[in-house]
Amino acid sequence: MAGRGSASAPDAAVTIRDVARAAGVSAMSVSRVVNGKPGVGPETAARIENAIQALGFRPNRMATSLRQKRGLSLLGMVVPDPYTPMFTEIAVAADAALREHGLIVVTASSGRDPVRERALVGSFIDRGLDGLLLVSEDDDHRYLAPELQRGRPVVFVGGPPVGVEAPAILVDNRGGARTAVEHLLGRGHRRIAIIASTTGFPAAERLAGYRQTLAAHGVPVDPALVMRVPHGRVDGARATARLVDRADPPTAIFCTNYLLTAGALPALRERGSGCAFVAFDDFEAATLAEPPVTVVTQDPPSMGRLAAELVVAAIDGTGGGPERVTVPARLIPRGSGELPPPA
Amino acid sequence: MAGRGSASAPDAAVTIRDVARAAGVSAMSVSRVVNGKPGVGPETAARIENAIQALGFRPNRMATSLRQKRGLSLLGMVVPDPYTPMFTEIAVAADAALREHGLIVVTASSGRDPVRERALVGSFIDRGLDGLLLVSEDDDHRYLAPELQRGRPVVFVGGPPVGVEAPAILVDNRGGARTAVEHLLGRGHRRIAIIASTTGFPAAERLAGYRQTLAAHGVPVDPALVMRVPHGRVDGARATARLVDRADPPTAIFCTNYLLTAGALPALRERGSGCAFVAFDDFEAATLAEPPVTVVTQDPPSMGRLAAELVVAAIDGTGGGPERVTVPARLIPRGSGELPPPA
DNA sequence: CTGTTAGCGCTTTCAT
DNA sequence: ATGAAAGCGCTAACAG
Repeated sequence: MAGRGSASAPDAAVTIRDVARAAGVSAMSVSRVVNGKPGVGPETAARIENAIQALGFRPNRMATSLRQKRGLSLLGMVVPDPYTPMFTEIAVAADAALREHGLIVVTASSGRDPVRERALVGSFIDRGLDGLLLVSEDDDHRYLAPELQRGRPVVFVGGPPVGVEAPAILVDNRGGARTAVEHLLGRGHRRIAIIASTTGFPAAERLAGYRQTLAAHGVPVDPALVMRVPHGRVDGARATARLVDRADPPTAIFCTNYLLTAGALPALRERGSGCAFVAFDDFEAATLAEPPVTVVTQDPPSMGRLAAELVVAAIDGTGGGPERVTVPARLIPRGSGELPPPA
Repeated sequence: MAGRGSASAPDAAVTIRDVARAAGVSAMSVSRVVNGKPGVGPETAARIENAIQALGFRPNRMATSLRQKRGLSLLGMVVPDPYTPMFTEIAVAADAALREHGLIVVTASSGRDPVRERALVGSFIDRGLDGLLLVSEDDDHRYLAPELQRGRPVVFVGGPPVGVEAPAILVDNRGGARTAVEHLLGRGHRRIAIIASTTGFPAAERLAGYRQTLAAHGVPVDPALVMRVPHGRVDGARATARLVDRADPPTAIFCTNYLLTAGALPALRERGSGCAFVAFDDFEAATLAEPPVTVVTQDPPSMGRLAAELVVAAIDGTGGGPERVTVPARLIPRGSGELPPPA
């Protein structure tokens, strides 16, 4: 036993010196053994290994990182919310790719609060994480300029760096929106509503794509069908209700992100609306709904993989400057987007 | 400008000494200002603040933690997979609660691989995280004994510590299973199938609850209706297909976790089966499916909150020993669980 | 109010 | 093959 009183008088952790003493050697020899470096005789090495086992020694990585001026082999990922499946899939793919480089991916959510996002990013940097995967909807990243200049590995994913230069994996938001809208136009829809969030670059781009596409096809945009709302489920539900309950409701809805969609679908269903529906971003439940939901989607796994490559390049210093990759978005017809307008 | 060549010759970070020099004071005065400690004259303090701003000084938290023998104010959460909504909700609640204590929650997935889980836990400890929230389905946690004994704050969530004593937030798995099965029995079902994963304590408990309840009601368990499969979507789909395609299919299915359910529902739908269905664990898409899915669920937000309280207690040393809390599970009828057996 | 010294746990460097 | 000294960036514990 170790504690002396009743409660846990947390005994100090075992250090490299404790091991050294137990093995009758210097700390350096222990260090060499722990790191598999040469310069220790087999006899001594064995004694040291034993001591390590016996004492349950675990090297303090903070001390190592401090001395070596390296990161903790942790890679931080900051996402706007923990619910959107696309973020999760990106994280999973990045995690798989980065594991091979000995990096552990840890995730945290900003809640779409720029203040919190910056605090998180700062915290990760101060705490010695090796790099950052940043899914940001903020519209000003200049606070990162000093860090970026110092070579801090930060890769933007899904949303572009604003006011600074940094590597980024982006999505063809306009193209995706065009695909969605043209799909609906092709089915004969003319009154096509859009539900977009008020914040974030992707939302703005998707809205722009919607407008452009309608214009290109000579279809006037009815302002009443353009819903800009906060980025939440309830907002999606409310917007949908307002659209469907109109005297002249739309015959189709283009919903531009997951959380809004998650609110919109139940609202649609409650009202028994036969409105066509296309969502931006794929999600598992899309196949569960009735009818299954047609989506426009990027390829999150490749995004995660690409992002991983870029951070690793940045960490190794192999990065040939801020690279920017844009991945395409494609449409997956499942039923809801193929509903015809009422005759 | 800072770099001298073309590529990023990452200039060293600004240290407390750089600030001290710039302000013409000692490092200690800077430290005091940074930490809001008294003992620095207003004049000096102002000069120091200026220098901090000018140089963009950010304290190295690893150095601080090393010196103070404290954690990095990071709390690690390890979950079996990043898809199960319950884990996400627990994390969100814990995050909210822990933020007030200045702790940042970071999450990583073990993928239900005990080796990886242990590696993650070890990595988090070695890297100076303050504590751990561990959602584990492993069946042996003795490797944590030394850490626990040293007072390392580890709280188990959803699955119990095996072979060691540690605080835990658990779920009444048997009770939940009983509730589900009795609900189906009450609707006249006698051929009730169960789909459970082969791994993890919760799965075993839910299965046991199923068996007990049927026995208590004098309903024999048909072994053909007990599907034990790996913990994955495809496994849920396959198990469902096998059940439904039988000559004597069950009239109801009790599916014991989210991933299995996510596979089961599409399979059920494809086959146009009118089988009643109750799932353990709630999920957003439950209301989207047709019919909406009846679930038995715990209260993830309270679980997260409780877990947060226990870690904080453990971190502060306020913990009065390994506390164990079991939260109840209740049934939410939505439609799928109220389908009657075919006449 | 301000500064000096020492040292957290580890590793680089330079002896031996 | 092994070890002693020094120091990563920061801060307790003492001076003054």
